[in-house]
This record gives sequence, structure tokens and C-alpha cells, in this order.
Amino acid sequence: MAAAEWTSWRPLRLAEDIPAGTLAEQMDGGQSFRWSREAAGSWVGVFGRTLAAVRPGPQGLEWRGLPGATQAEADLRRYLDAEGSQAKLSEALPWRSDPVLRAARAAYPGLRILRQDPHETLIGFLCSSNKRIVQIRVMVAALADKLGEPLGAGFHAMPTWQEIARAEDATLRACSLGYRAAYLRGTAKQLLARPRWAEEFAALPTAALLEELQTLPGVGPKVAACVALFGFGRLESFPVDTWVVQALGDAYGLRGWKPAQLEQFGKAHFGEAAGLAQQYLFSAARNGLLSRGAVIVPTKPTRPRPRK
DNA sequence: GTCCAGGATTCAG
DNA sequence: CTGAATCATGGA
Repeated sequence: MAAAEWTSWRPLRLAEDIPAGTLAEQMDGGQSFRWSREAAGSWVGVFGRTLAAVRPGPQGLEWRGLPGATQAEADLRRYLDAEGSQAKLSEALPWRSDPVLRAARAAYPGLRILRQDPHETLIGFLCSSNKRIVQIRVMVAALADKLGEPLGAGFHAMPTWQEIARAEDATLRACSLGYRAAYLRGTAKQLLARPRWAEEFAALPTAALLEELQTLPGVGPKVAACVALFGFGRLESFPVDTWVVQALGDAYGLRGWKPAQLEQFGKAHFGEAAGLAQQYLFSAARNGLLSRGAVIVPTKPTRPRPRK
């Protein structure tokens, strides 16, 4: 197949700069499963029907896309919150009185919640249960490559519910979905009968949205919270996963609390942008920056010790 | 071989 | 209602 005909790299002006480390965490930190790192330190991925690449440059973030994709820049700007609407929400988080949040926030300055498509977010997190992020990326990539509409340069859009419903069992099995294949099938079957579901869901207040999402097979409290946060822009949504359980247990002394209790704590403690706080904590915990009630500041990259 | 993974569902009590 | 078992798959 032909090599991608990219536009040249161009600056993407952001209200606030994204440091390279934060960009990596934002593109590959479990919000979206559609970005991959290229050799030159850039990130390439698909969101909606837009193919784009981004990289940190000397003057700030740079991007490129396919020629003729006239909406790509506007789409990317919205996707990355280029206008900075989350900046004041982040500023308003209780980081001044909360040393754990302060450290996590300082570790990933400029980290934002990606504004993703509800459909794509739902598919991604339907695949997410009991899987590592790298493995989720493999599943989602296989779904797109085998079932999604070709976008050129070998990239594909996420499959529609119809494309998922029509797929052969063998095709889904080849995506390494395991028991999650039934989640996708079941949700596809329900939402096929409801083509405007995303708009209908978007009109609901957050509590009702979370409830409605959980009527779908494969969607429990945690997946619903992720879809509400990343796909519907509900910044107050507070997903409680294994990393957040660990972070709140270790660094906040909440060991033994059940997920529902931790969710309530998170919403009460962090407020209207609890989901953004959650993402700071999630990233810090997953990268080993929180432990045992203290915030660990790494001095050197830890290297696995040779074992006998 | 064992254990675990951005959990959800089903079943027993 | 709560807690435990089960669910496919791949990597460490």
C-alpha cells in the first residue's frame, strides 16, 4: 500500500503548552487506546474519521494530517482542549490543601481529559475490563483494522455497531476479545435499534447518564464512569479502577474502602472536576509515583534487577 | 506452572 | 443486599 502522504508539520497553538512527558501520558495513559508512538517521538492516531499525528516541538505542539482533511485541525483542537477550558478547572482543584494531588498534578502539568467521541469511548472501555492498557490497544486496533472503514494510509475508523453486529464470530475471535466479544455484540444489538443514542444520552444529567449506560451489557459502574468522563465530557465523573483504589488506599489512607465508597469520596473531595483529579492520580499511581501514604519522587529510572 | 490485568456478571448466602 | 466464583486471553 502507498506510504502516507502527510502534510508538513505545523504548530498547533494551545492555550497552555503540553510538556513531552505529559503528552505521552495523555495519548497513551488509558484515556484513548487509538494512539501509537512513532520512531521519531511523535504520536499518530485516529479519532472519529480524522487521522492525525502530533509531536512536541521547540515552539510547542506540532501536528500534521492528510492533505485535504480540512476539519482535521479544528477537530484536533477540540480533542485536545486547545482553548484551555480545563485549565481553570484544574486550578480550582484542591491541590493547595492536598499534597498528594499537588504532587500528581505537578508530575503531569497540563494533563487534560481528551474530548472523545462517545461511540469510540464506549467500544474502547467495553474491551477494557480485566485487561492491561497495552492489550486493550491491541484489541481496539484489531477491531478497527478488521471491521472499520478504511481512512487511507492503512488506518481505519472504529467500526459502527452495524459493522460489529454483522461481523463473523471468527473475525471477532481474531481480535483477542475473549469474553468481551459478547459485551460488544450485546451492546451493538441494543444500540442498533437506537441510532440517536449518543445524542439522547448526552441530553441526560450525569447521574441518569451513568444509570443509562449501565443498562448496556458489559457496562458496569467503572466503565460507565469512564464513558461519561472521556466520551461525554462529564468532568465530575470519577472512575474507580484498580489504580485509583491503590492510590486512594495508599496515599489517602482509605484501605479497605469499597469502590462505591471511594467514588463518593472522590466526588466529594475533588468536586466538579473530580474526573480530572482522578486522571492525575491514575497517572501518578500507574507510573509508580505514589506509595504508602507518601509521594515518591523518583531520582533515577528504576531498572529491573537481574535475577538468578 | 502461577498470577494478574482502567471489571462485569452470575450465583450463593 | 454483600461477597465469591467465573468469565477468555496474553504477558510477566
